[in-house]
Amino acid sequence: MSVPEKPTLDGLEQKWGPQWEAERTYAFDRTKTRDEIFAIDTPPPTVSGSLHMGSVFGYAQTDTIARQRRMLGLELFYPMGWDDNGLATERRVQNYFGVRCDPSLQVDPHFAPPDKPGDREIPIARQSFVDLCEQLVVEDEKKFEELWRMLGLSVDWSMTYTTVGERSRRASQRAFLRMLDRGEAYSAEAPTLWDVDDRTAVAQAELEDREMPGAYHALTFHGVEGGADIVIETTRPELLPACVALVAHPEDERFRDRFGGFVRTPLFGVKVPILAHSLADPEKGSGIAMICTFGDTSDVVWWRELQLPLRNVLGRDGRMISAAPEWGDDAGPHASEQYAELAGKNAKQAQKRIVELLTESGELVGEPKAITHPVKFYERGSRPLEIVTSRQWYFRNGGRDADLRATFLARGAELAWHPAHMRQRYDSWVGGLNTDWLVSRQRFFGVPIPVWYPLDAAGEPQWNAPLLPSEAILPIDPASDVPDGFSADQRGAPSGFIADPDVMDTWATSSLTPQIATGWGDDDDLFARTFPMDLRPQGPEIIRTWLFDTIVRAHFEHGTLPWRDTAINGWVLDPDRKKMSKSKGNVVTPMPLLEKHGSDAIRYWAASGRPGTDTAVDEGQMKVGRRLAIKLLNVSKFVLGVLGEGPTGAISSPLDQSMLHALDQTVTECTDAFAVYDYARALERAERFFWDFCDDYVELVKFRAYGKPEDPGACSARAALTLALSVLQRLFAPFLVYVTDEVWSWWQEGSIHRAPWPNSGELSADAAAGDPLVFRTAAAVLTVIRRAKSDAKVSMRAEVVSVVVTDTPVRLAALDAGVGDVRNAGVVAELTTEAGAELAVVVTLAAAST
RNA sequence: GGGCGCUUAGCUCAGCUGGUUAGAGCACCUCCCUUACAAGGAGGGGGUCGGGGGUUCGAGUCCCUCAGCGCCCACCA
Repeated sequence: MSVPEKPTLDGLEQKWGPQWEAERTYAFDRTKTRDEIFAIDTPPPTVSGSLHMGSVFGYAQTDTIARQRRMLGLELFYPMGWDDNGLATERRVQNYFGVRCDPSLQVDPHFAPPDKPGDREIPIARQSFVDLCEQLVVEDEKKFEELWRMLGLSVDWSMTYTTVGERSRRASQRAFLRMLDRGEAYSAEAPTLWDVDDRTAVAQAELEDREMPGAYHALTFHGVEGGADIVIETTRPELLPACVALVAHPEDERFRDRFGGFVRTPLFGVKVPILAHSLADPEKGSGIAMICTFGDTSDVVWWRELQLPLRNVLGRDGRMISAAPEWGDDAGPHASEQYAELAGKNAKQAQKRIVELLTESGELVGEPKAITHPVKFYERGSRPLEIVTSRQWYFRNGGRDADLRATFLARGAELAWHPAHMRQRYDSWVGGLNTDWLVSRQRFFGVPIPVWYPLDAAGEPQWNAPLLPSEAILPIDPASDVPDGFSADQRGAPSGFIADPDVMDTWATSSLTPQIATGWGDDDDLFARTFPMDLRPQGPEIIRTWLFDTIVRAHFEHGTLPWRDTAINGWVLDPDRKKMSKSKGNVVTPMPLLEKHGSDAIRYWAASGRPGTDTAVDEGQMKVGRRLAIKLLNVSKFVLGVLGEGPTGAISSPLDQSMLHALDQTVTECTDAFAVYDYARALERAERFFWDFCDDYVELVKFRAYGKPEDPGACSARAALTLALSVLQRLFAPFLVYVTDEVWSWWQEGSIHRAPWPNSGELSADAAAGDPLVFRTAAAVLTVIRRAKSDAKVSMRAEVVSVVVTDTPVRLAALDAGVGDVRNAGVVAELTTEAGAELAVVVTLAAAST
């Protein structure tokens, strides 16, 4: 036993962090079998700058569950990953170094990044760019790990993986090849959503709508063969040269007799058909729309379903392409001249010019009407997405297959969601899918698509006959590796080969975190012991990406769910309950708060946020956590230090038994709450008991506990206090990880984080004899005595001449069992009782009572 | 347009399957240096549980409805 004279929270992080590392307290024991293991698929944070309070919030909550499961005797498989591949990192590197990747450049061996980013981005070769990415993520990951260690996450740091690391690349490419083999992956030339700044295709899951200003432009289309003119309204007049048809609802009386006929487009005089499709909304605009290739996703649907020609005008850089489109067999004589006015302009400039042209020609009806309307953006993008036609890789996910969609909905139902209502988000996302998962990105820092294409004698790629590597040589980079049967000098040569230039979307790799972490294909023994995993904790915003995608991959590859349970955390709001975002500038960074309040206090705040519930950054709550930790320090010092190693004995006092009865109930409640991932309830229950224990029980038995070794009452009190303290320290261990190990170390061997979770077994013998009323009535009477002293403005130690308690016989009997302690705690000379209907206490103080 | 969640003291929140006078912390007020704890302790004031209906012996808790806030989804010319 070694209790410090003046216990403190200061320095506990620096003391225990290294200690846990040295003792390998959280190391995973891989000799355990699947049923002895609890495996957590920890979210790999995106390594793109800094962690914020939202990350701290979710990871701290998960850690409480991990620690409680570990104390239950389960072996924790709890690795950390870093999601470092992908566009987020590329952007950070671009900004950090002031460079941009130009894959057409050769590597400059003398290249060194500038100290400070300059005004203009320096174009560098692909490999140089990737090198910078790898360099920067290592630094960022170091900082992330420091923060997580400070927060006290009980992960096994020896198992850390990165999504751009070799294991991930191998798993990702292997899974890709297998999906290709089974027909679950395919490539296709199709219209795709395109980010003109990042110059890459993006997936449905990465879209977000933003309300943007726009304007309806009314355009006159000219009737042919005596037909009347038709006015359509469009927000994108610059796409007029890409118009391939008009469309109205089949039952719209206004256009019914025009279906099958034609009109000519303004300015260009291109003859386009008037068609019917149920997607057309008679209420919208003039009730008839122009179909362009492509202005939005409904254009794509119409284009596909009505089998219209492609008349592409937008380039991948977001500018109108230089060559005029194919006009078809019937266009106005000046169509191409008119188009030349627009060529090379971006969408905004082209719109301005075409409005001028339409105004001159008199084909713009009235003034444009300003509106605001939702526009699709890449979630990290700053300009609206365009739709361009390109060859891309897709994974089937049910977006184009109702049966498969139903299968994935069933998988979602098979998963246990915490809280349960979060499943709604999954269902509405999966139910609303309308395209397969586009996984190829025209980017650089990612896992390469492991594919080459043979070139025919004319040097044309054979897209449908890809050359594939064997699994044994993965991971590969097709840009530098050479397919079997070819030599390096055949790259790009007729009858040779070329590499697929694309990388996979980051989700295409991070959707395999359960497989990557558990060693799928690399470590079959580990995989068998850990997969499928138990728990996926994560944020609500990535249900449609990470969670769903992971289910898709595990379903195809293993025919199973990747985990049994998922716990969805809430959002962190700023102190004013507004959503935190970088653009609002209200992001709270964690390190200063950790340093100010201590890690345990931050963890307490996080664990107070109920599962799935949005929670504000609340320093008040952190102070409460700190106070709780200090209290635990002090009460431990009292029980272990002040009372010292006085002998204990049988717990014979009814009050002691009664307290243990209440504690036993608390243990049950905490255990039950943790079983359903409700760490917050567990904390709340433990805390509620703890304050009663400190404020009332300890005060009640203090005098008795000071008693002599041969006094059975004193021995009982000391035994009950130490037993309760042991249980309480362990109940708080998942939350207040530093202070609990500190107070545990004063009197126990080994880390508290490897100690057994309290269970009824260790309390039941003493608790069963306990009558819950004894502690309750004793505390209630003590409270009245304190109030009398407080009202009389005297010290709590002031003597009380007499106390008369009126209550029901049952409660009086309970009080009687603890009356000695009440008299000691209240400094009461005489305490008498009278039978009555309800509790009433008359207190007579010594001096003030006259 | 469809869906989910939230609305309880000035603030941040608990109140699980309906059951004694609705709880906690912060803030506020009063008192107490009591030998575990003054970055403390003891006590106090403060709420028609968003509005309106209904079920029930009994509703913050269940049902209906309305309103506000937040979020998710949607083929948004």
